Formats: sequence, structure tokens, C-alpha cells
Amino acid sequence: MTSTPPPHLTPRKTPRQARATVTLDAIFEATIQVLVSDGPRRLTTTRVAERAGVSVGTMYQYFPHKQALFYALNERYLDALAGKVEGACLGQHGAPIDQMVAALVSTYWQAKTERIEVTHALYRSVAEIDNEPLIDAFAQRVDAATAIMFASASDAAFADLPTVVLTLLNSIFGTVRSVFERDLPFAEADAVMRQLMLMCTAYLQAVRVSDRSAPAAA
Amino acid sequence: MTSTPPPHLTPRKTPRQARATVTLDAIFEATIQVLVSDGPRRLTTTRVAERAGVSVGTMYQYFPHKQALFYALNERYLDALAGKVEGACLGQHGAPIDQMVAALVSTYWQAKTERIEVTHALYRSVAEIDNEPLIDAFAQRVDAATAIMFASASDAAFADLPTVVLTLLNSIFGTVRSVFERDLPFAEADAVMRQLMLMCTAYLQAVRVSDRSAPAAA
Amino acid sequence: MTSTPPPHLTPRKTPRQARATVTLDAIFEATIQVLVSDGPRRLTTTRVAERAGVSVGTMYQYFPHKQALFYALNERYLDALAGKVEGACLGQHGAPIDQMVAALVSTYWQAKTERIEVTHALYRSVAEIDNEPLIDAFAQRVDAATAIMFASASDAAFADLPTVVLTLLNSIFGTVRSVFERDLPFAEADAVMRQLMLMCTAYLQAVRVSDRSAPAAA
Amino acid sequence: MTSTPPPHLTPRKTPRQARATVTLDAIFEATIQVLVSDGPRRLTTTRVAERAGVSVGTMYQYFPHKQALFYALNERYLDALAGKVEGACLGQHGAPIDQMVAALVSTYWQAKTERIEVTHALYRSVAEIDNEPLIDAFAQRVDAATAIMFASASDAAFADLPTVVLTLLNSIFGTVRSVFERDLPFAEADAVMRQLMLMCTAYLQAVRVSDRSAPAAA
DNA sequence: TATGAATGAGCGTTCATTCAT
DNA sequence: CATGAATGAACGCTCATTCAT
Repeated sequence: MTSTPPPHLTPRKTPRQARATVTLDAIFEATIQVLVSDGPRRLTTTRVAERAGVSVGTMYQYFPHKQALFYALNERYLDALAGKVEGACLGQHGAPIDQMVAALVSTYWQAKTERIEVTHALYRSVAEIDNEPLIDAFAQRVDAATAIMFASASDAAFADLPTVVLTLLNSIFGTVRSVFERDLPFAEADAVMRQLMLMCTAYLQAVRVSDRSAPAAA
Repeated sequence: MTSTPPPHLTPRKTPRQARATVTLDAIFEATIQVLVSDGPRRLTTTRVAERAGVSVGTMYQYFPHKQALFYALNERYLDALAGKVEGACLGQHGAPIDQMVAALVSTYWQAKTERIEVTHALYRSVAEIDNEPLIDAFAQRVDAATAIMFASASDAAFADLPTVVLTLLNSIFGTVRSVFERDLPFAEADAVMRQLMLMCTAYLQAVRVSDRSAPAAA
Repeated sequence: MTSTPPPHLTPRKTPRQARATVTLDAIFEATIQVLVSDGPRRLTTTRVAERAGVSVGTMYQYFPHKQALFYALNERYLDALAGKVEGACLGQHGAPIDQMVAALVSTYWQAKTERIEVTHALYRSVAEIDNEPLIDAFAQRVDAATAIMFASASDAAFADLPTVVLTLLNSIFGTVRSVFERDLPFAEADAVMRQLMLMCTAYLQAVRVSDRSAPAAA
Repeated sequence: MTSTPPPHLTPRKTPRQARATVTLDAIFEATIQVLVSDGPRRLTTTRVAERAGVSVGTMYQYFPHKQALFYALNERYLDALAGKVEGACLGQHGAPIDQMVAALVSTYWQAKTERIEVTHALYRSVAEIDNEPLIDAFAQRVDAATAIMFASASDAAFADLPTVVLTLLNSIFGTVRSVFERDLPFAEADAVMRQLMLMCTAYLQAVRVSDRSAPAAA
């Protein structure tokens, strides 16, 4: 994350000791658990502290206020997610576009699917804070990685790569979220994911500049 | 709406009198206004009542509790939205698929764009209640209408229409939401919408059964 | 009080109904009682509400926050005090200065002595809020009334009346406070008060312009 | 200080080592600074320790609790103040009463005026603890010194010296405080101080026993 | 001995809900 | 019926104090 998040939303102390790291992890995990089991409305400082096995006071030693905790949690989450996507992109360097799309979709879907309830909880709690800076930073990283990947595609070139990437990512991320929130049974969700790959590939083929020369997207 | 929403989430009285309708409307509008101007966290019953020009007590005559109000608001909103989509689908009966896609995307986008802040506010406040039944009902209506429309396409037929429709709608709705939440500048948002049409059309062409006979989706 | 107190320090609602007045009085009285029995540090909203026989919520219907309650209490107190002093001043119009001094001192002393613990409590809690505006308003009223009184003295005139009044009042108010805070036994306190009258009279005679013509104060 | 302060309010250790003295001084100075800059409400142990450059734990090595720190601070302050007044009294031995009064008033005023914000802060924070023992001790010392001084006056004798001194000191201390708290502009404050001298002198002349023989005060 | 992370009671404040008027 | 004052549980947060290191 290269963006500058509002300073009042950052943890108070960098964990220098092992103990602090453990505590911090406990707090984050507790936050997720409370989020999952009680919902964002019931995410209270007391409950988190309790579940984390620390006192409220301790929590406030690490985070200046509740929002900061939440913010940091999202930061962690998005940071990891971005990392995975970046990894996938790097792994597909020079591959054909259908493989790229498949990697992109399945990586993202898998990441979201790993801990389903957590994903659900985080989707549901997005509104609780202003995490625009985080979303922006995430988008930036992922956009860049994806653009670089597609620029290296073995079987296609794109006139307006930024727009293509923007469309693709919004599509993928949006569709995944939509599928998630509708709580589709696995079979259907899986089917949609496969169709999504198809769709993205079809799109890319439609807008690619054949033989690296012809017309543009838009 | 044909689904059965939990009875405790429905308004207490059917508005038989004009007065009641007016009051109800005022309450809904006030809710939206408070939502837009103060955010979901500051949406208090008192504030809504005040803005609506009624007393809290009166509000509780119409809604057994805050969630019911919220639920009803979403119901209204989704009902209207579904209506618009249904209308668009009916209007495209027998048309070619690219026109259908264009109609679908632009109708949905326009509906969301009409009152941007309202859309934002509602997206942001989705988590506040459990509106799964509403979403389900909405999805059912829209799925049905869309399926009927595409079944009538002049230039394509689909082996597994339900999956195609499911994919298409999740794509469109998800992408729109994603674009909305990233708060893209109009130009970019518009470009993505046009690309989205392209994408959907490419997808449909890829999965259509040529001459109304051949292979299936996925 | 003619000064304009910060709007955020005024009670939320003017008591229009008898009930509200009763409640308000109960809150004020409870505040004093808590102040007296528990000290300013233990003056919590919960305790006040409890002692007043109302809920915290009710208290917050009358005062936007704790400070406002405190402020209003001081306002009431100083308003009444200023009224008493003004009354005394009016009553001594045209009298000789020693009677004026006697009236001033004994009125102030009596007012402070009426409910000793209350006076103590209020003196002790002065620092809790910024009541400068209240003090200023109080000083203004009392200064004015005192100046008018002394200007009418039958046996003296003063060249620099404002300074004389300022000195006199600071002396009286300060000495009374000092005596109070040292918690002198009644006999000593009473003796000091009588000496204070003597002192003030001696001062006025020392600075008066004989036959309404001669040299000035300062 | 000859009075017996509650043992739980005294520092834990007598500063036998230079290090301890330095630390203690730092703590006291930090307390004052925090008091001045943040006000008595924001005077937290953490903040004081931080500003003093020591850990909270260390602070608790010197003071069993916050009140003890506060108490000790006031003790220091009042001790120094009493010392100054005593010095002034000694210096005026055998002088005429007007010089004595002038010395008394100006010494006290100067002491209070030396670090205005500190004085303000201390006046404002008096209520935080029960420092009656300190006040008593202070009063005793100052009373004694003043009584001895006036007993040596070259131009007056007093029948009831204790009452005279009590009155005089309450007057002076009270007036100074009153002037301070009203935050009068320097010119006015200075004028009042000069008038105060006048007043005290007039008083003493009024109650003195001429030729060291005649009637008494009160 | 010095440290400062941990504690948790207690604070000020909010707000969904009730019910006497 | 409509009102809105009253309720009080529950929240976010602070800070004097302790104690393992």
C-alpha cells in the first residue's frame, strides 16, 4: 500500500515485541469472529476485547478508536488480497488471455471463498467506515498488476488497455460480490464463475487488436 | 412481490386513507434524506420523524420498529427497480440480443444514476438489516423477466438459459455496484458501462446456440 | 443577565409545562446535593439523575451535556445573588456610606451563609467549567448597582467612583471567599466581617472628596 | 510546616540522592506545565510522567497516588509563598504600618504575578484535592509572621492583634485572588492593588490604639 | 530499581422504544 | 389516534493503578 491513509486511522504502536504481535493478531481475529457471529452492528469494543481475551484498555493501546481497528482490519485484508492477485498476475506473464482470465477469476474467487463467512462479514461491514483510501490503494495495485499482465499477453494487444482493465476488474469483483451476497448455492456459484471466465475472455477477444495492429476498445 | 417477508417486517397498516399514504411517503422520503445527509449511523427514529414532520409515536404506528421501516424502504426501492427492469425487458421482446443487452444495462444504470446520493446511501446501508428476502424477490422477478426476454431473442437461442441469465444479471448488477462504490468519474463510469454492454453481448454470442440447435453453455 | 452565554451552554428546552419546571428544579437541587455530599469530582450525570429521581436520558433532554447543567446551575445561583445585592443597593439609596457598606457586606455574607455547604460546594467547583461569561455578567450588574448607590451617598462623593467600587467589591467578595475557604469558626468569621465593614468604611472615608470637592482616589 | 499532613499524602521517599531530587523536580515542573497547558481535567498521570521524561511506574515510586503528587505540589508552592511573606515581614520590623502594608501587599501580589498562568492554574485546581491542612499550615506561618511584624510597628499598637491580622490577611489574599480570577487588565489590577494598600492602611489607622493605650478593635 | 503494557471500573452520551396525556 | 417526555441498557472511551519483566 503506497497511499497515505489518514494518520488517525493507523494503529498507535508498531508491535516491536512478540507479545504485542500476538495481542494484535488476537484482536484482529476477535474482530472477525465478532463480525461473523454478531454482525457489524454488534461489533462493540467490549465484545471484541472480550473475545480477544484482553481488556478494552489494551485495545485502546493499539488503536486510538474503534474505527481505526476496523480500518486496520480492512487494510490487512485488502493488502493480502491484493498480494494474491498480484501473484497470480505475475504467474501468468506471457500467457494467452484465456489463461490470464482464468487465473484472475479463480484466484479472486478462491481468496473470497477461503473463509466464506469472513468474506460475507467484511462485505456486509464495508459501509461502517470510510475505507475509500484503502479501496483506492487496493484498486491501484490490482489495476497495475493486471495491466502489466495483459500487456504481456501472447495472443492479444489492446488499444485502450486502462479501460479494458478497469472494465474487467469491475466486472470480476462486482460479479463475485453479487454472487456472494445472493448466497447462491455452490453449484450455481461455481457455474457462474465459469461463465464469468467465458464472458471475460469473449470480451477480451472482441476488443483485442488482432495481430497487434487494428482498432480500439470504446 | 410474491415472496413471503417475515410478518414482523411489514407495515402495520395498509394505507387505506389518503392521509396515511401521505404520511407514509413523508416518512420514506425523510428516511432517504436523513440517510443521504447524515449517513446510516445517524439515521435515528427521532431524526426521521422530525424530518418527516410527524412524531416518533406516529412513526411507531406505521412501523413496529426501526428495522421494519428500513425494510419497507428497501422493499419500495427494489420494487420500483424491478418494475423498471421488467418494463425494459418487455419493451425488447423479439429484439436482437445486442439491443436487449443495451436496454438492460442502460435501464439499470439509469435507475441507479437518477438519484446518485440515494443510490449511494442505499448501497451503503444494505448491511443494516437482513433484506435477503427482498433481494430474493427482486432477483426472482428480474430473472424471470430477463429470461423471457432472451428466450424471444431474434438472433439467438440458449441451451442453459437460466445460467446465462444468472451470469448476465450478476455481472451487470455487480459491475454497476462496483463502479458506483469506487466512485469513478462520470467519463470512466460511462466508458465502463459501454464496455459492459460489449462484454455481455460478446458473452451471449459466445454461448448462443447457432441456428437454434447446437451446444450449451458451460 | 444581559450577557449572551454560549448557546451550547443553555438548557435545551424552556420549561413550558409545570412538569418540566418541577423536573428541572429537581435536577438542579440534585446537582447541588451531589456537589455537597460527593464533591465536584463525583458529580456524574448518573448520580445527579439518580438523586433527582429521573433517568439520565431525561437529564439530556434538558441539557445538551453535563457542562450545560453546571453552567445553568451557576447562572441561577449568580442571578439570585446579583438580585440580592441589587436589592440591598437600592434599599440604601441616599444613605451614609457606613450604612451602605454595612448593608453590602452583610447582604453578601448572609447570602453566602444561608446554605453554607452549598456555598462551599460552589466555590470548590468553580474551576470545573468556564463560567467567565457568568462571572462577567454578575460583576457588571453588581458593579452598576453599587456605583449607583455610592453616587447617592449622603456624606461622601468620589472622584474615581469606578475604581473605588471595583476595589470595594473585590475586597468584599474576596474576603468573604477567603474566610469561607479557611472555614473559620463562626465567631472569628463574624468578627472578620465586622472588621471588614470597618475597613471598607475607613477606606471610603480616606478616598472621599470632602464637601464634594477635594482630591481623588488613586 | 508544623501541621501534621495525612501520612498518605506525603512523598514516599525523602530525596537523599541528587538523582531523586532531579526527578522530583522534573515531575513537579511537568505537573505545572500540564496543568497550565491542558487544565486540571487533563492532568493525567501518564501525561505528567511523559512530560517529566519518566515512566508512570517511576512516578508511583515517588507518590503513592495522584492526589499525593498534587498535594506535594501545593505544599511546595505554599511553602515558598509563606517563605516570601515571612521574609517581607522580617524586613519591615519596626517600620511604620503603611510601609508594612505596602510590603505585604506588593510581596504577595508579586509572588502571584511572577508566573501568572501557574497561579491561574493552581487557583483553578485548588478544588481537586483536600488541601485544608496545607492552607492551615500556610495561614499559621503567615499569621504568625504578620502578627510579629505589626506588633513591632513604630507608629501603632493594636488591642486585638490576632483579629486585625486575620482581617488584614483575608482581605489581602481574598482581594488578590478575586482580582486574579476576574482577569482584570493590568492597569485596573494595579490600581486595585494600590487602593488595597490604602484601604488596609486606613483600616489599621482606624483600629490602632493611639499612644499605645486606647480602645480596641471590634 | 525502572518500565510501560495491561487492567477494568466508571464516565458521558445516545437512541430505540414505551405510554401517560 | 397523535404526541413527545421519559426511560435505561448499551455504547465508545479514559485513566488511575498494578505488576511481570
